[in-house]
Amino acid sequence: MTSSETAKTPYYLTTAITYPNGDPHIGHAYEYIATDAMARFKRLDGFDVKFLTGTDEHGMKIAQTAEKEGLTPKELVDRNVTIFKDTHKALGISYDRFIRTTDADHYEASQAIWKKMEEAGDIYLGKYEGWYSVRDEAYYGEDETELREDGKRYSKVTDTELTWTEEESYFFRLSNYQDKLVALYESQPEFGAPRTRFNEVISFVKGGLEDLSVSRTTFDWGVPVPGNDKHVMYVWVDALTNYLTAVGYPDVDSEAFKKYWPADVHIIGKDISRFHAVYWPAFLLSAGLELPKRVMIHGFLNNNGVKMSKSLGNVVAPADWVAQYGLDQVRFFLLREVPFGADGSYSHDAVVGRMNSDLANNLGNLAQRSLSMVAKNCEGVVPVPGTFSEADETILAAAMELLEHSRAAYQVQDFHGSLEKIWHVLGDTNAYFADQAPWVLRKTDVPRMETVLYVTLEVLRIVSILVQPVMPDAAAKLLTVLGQGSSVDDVRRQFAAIGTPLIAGTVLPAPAPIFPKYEEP
RNA sequence: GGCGGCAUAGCUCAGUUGGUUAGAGCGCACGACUCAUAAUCGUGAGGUCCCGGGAUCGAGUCCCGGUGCCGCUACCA
Repeated sequence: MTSSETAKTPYYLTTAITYPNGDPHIGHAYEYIATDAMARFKRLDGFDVKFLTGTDEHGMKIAQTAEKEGLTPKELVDRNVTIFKDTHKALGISYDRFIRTTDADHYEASQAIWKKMEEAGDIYLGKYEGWYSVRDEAYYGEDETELREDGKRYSKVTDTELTWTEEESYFFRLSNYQDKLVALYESQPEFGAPRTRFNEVISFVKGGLEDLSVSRTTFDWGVPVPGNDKHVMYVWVDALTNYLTAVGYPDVDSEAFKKYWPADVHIIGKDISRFHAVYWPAFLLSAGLELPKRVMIHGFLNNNGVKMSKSLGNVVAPADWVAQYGLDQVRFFLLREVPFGADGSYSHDAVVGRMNSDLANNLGNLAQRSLSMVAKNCEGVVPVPGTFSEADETILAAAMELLEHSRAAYQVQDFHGSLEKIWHVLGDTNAYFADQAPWVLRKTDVPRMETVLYVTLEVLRIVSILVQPVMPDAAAKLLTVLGQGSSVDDVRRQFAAIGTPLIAGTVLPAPAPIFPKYEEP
């Protein structure tokens, strides 16, 4: 903190990097949107945020797909990455960097951390052996194979013949890190979340760790191992390192690195919790780097309770949803409907329910009915409130408490909990509005009517500010009709301004409905 | 197989360290109101809290058994 200006507290968060070997689906969108909401929340709360996302472009599958399509791996990923960048754009993802693991600085970072782990004595050259399918170019675990009548072993997965194969491979001494990892988990119970997922990780580690094969020689689409070009790094070694690359590693003295590392939270899916909660901290410990503060594991989305799959044709493309329901509606639905960390389910009816009930009716209509009265009865300016009644004080206090509640909720990525509480207050406000009946006061007690309208607008102002991370566009429109500037950077839209009440006399634009109701075609 | 989790109103779920009539939202029914995007407010419908035992003055909430579903059980994103 300097004397002239308060230094902002850094906040560094990441999504997982996506493997661009197919089209983005709603599950990808879910992670991007959640992380984006987290990033926006922290920015509005005065943090110096760095938000990283990107693509994981190495590995055998990319190489295979490229060959199939007659492209080089680089040509393939160059083509596919645009699809994902378009998705980020369509979803309003406010990332600070979109990293690609084929970026030049990422090769440098990956090789640097490799050398650090090697210097620490944690990398050695050995032999990887197992049942290998030449056709699949992949190894299979014992339980994935079966011995058939012809005396040969086959993959149960792909039905291909397997041969016992030995391959030269570098290994990482993961076995040395079991105790250190368990110590980490015990000293930092918030390191992994939600607890049930974290417990699975812990039990895995406590079950014993074997050394990890961290290089491949069967294909070359990857980051070359320093000093041995026959090997490329195991994709996860380079993939995880992206979190370091983006903050300037290996230049640990750089401003970015000193400011942003260690990361505050990695937001990932439950399929890759082990890589982030076991291998990643082990790599970092080996390289002598600080560990991320938290790995937040979200669940998967099902279509009406049924797993998404191409063959069932129930995979939703994010762009289709945005076109059908609207971006803010999709963002709201995903974060409000599903407790973050649990699996969730989506359906057309569920989205429409949230859209109409929560957004159009409870929030949109509250804004419209109160602002319309102001426009018609208060000459379109924020009215002057009189002395607050107990009912006024109660509802204002409930709204004021939302900031602290949301801060606590976002601290543990409980987006659902934040929104639930906000909508509870909106429910109370609708009840307050009906109970106070300003349309009656208009004829009997105009000053009291003005007070009720003022109080209602105050709640709407606070809610609008708090809902910006989830629904940037709609919240902006609400704040505009509440006379709170026109830009997200306006001081009146920051969380710090929540305690600054509306100024009577502020001219308000003519109100117009902000949340359309979904009408079946 | 081993370890772990979950089974509560039509639907999605809350239910503190066990304690009077088991809660919320949505949906539904009826009523009210008319400022508002036919929105909103109020009321209600009466769920074996999966099944069977057990300890307890008392359990949805603890113990045992059973059934069903799900997750994890190593390097193929």
